[in-house]
Amino acid sequence: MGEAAAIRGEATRRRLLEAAVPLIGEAGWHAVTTRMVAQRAGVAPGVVHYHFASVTDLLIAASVGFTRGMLDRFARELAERPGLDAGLGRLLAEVSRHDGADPASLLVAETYLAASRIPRLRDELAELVADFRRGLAGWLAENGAADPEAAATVLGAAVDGLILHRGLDPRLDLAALARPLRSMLRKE
Amino acid sequence: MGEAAAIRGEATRRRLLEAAVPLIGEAGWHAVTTRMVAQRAGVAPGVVHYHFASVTDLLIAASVGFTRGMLDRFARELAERPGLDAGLGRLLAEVSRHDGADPASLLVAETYLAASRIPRLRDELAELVADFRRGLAGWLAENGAADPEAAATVLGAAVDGLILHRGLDPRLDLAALARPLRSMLRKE
DNA sequence: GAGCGTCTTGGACAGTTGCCCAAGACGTTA
DNA sequence: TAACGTCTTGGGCAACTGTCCAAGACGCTC
Repeated sequence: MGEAAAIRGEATRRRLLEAAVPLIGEAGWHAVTTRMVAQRAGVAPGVVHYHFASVTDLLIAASVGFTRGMLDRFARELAERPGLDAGLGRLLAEVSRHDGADPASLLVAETYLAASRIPRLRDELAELVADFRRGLAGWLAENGAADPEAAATVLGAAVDGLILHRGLDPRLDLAALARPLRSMLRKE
Repeated sequence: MGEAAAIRGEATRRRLLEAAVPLIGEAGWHAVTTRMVAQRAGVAPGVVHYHFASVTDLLIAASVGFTRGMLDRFARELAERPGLDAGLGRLLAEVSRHDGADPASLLVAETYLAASRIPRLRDELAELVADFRRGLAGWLAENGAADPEAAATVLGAAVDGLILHRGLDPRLDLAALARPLRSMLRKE
């Protein structure tokens, strides 16, 4: 019953999602158009509405999928780090990987904003972020940090904020931030 | 030579700017249209292009003006606070005033993103944020905080990040954050 | 009153958008 | 071979966009 076609269709769907991810960052959520995505994916314009009910649906699937992958990967790497200092270093390295103008940074920020206007997206994203914060708090607690819950909240927020600020001033000295952050985590 | 008309025109210009501010937050930077702004300002659609060269020009003027006012006001209030604890309290109070879904939060986030794509806006915004960070670092230094420069960077980023995160989870416990933040600022 | 400068009006224009759909392509099944 | 399921094509449509502009309104000067 056309099994090969189904497989090919699934590949097309995936290509649309992969094409949408950088476009969200480059052009902005509202500026991504069906024709834009289709062209970058190398397919006819009509394909988008065959695989997705609407452009918004495509953007939600693309942004949530990408964000989930990023957070999962990062949480996994953190779990492998034994000490607070090594973990903080990993955290800052992650921030320095994004200059606030790269597609990943922009996609995350665009997704936050879109979430404020699309309830379904907000719910999915909130769950993702809450999971990540829980994981971070658990890691902090295991490594003997003070106030792991609150510290995880500040850390998570600081990472997102730093990525935003780095877009305005790429010369921000991230290495210097390890000391105050470390200071926040130590017990009295 | 039509002085009354000039005054009235200036008032119209201001009304356009005031109408644009909440619209940027509500609809998103790219989704703000000339007709939308004109309608909310209570003027004919054509007026926008009489007072501004383009929609983008209007949005830049509106967002930069609003952001400058907000940062100035906050910096002034902070300067009046004598101690670290009182200042931190004021900082968290400012965050709690924004739930991440209010027009002000959204406008700031939208402006950050638009700045990544509009060089002129990025330059203006970068200057605003750098000024604010300098002021914050100065206040921290005066109040005997450790590592004032780096701490100001983390604090500024954390504020923006927290506002973003509060949009996803309004129940975030901000009061609990005072302790780790205070801990970050204390000298060894 | 006439003339002038400034601002305002409402519609025109070409371009772009999301979404839809008839027609066709292609492997699979009978 | 013929029929079928799935995916793909390319163009059509109404709605909306930024921008422009001729015409008019209003207060002011002479």
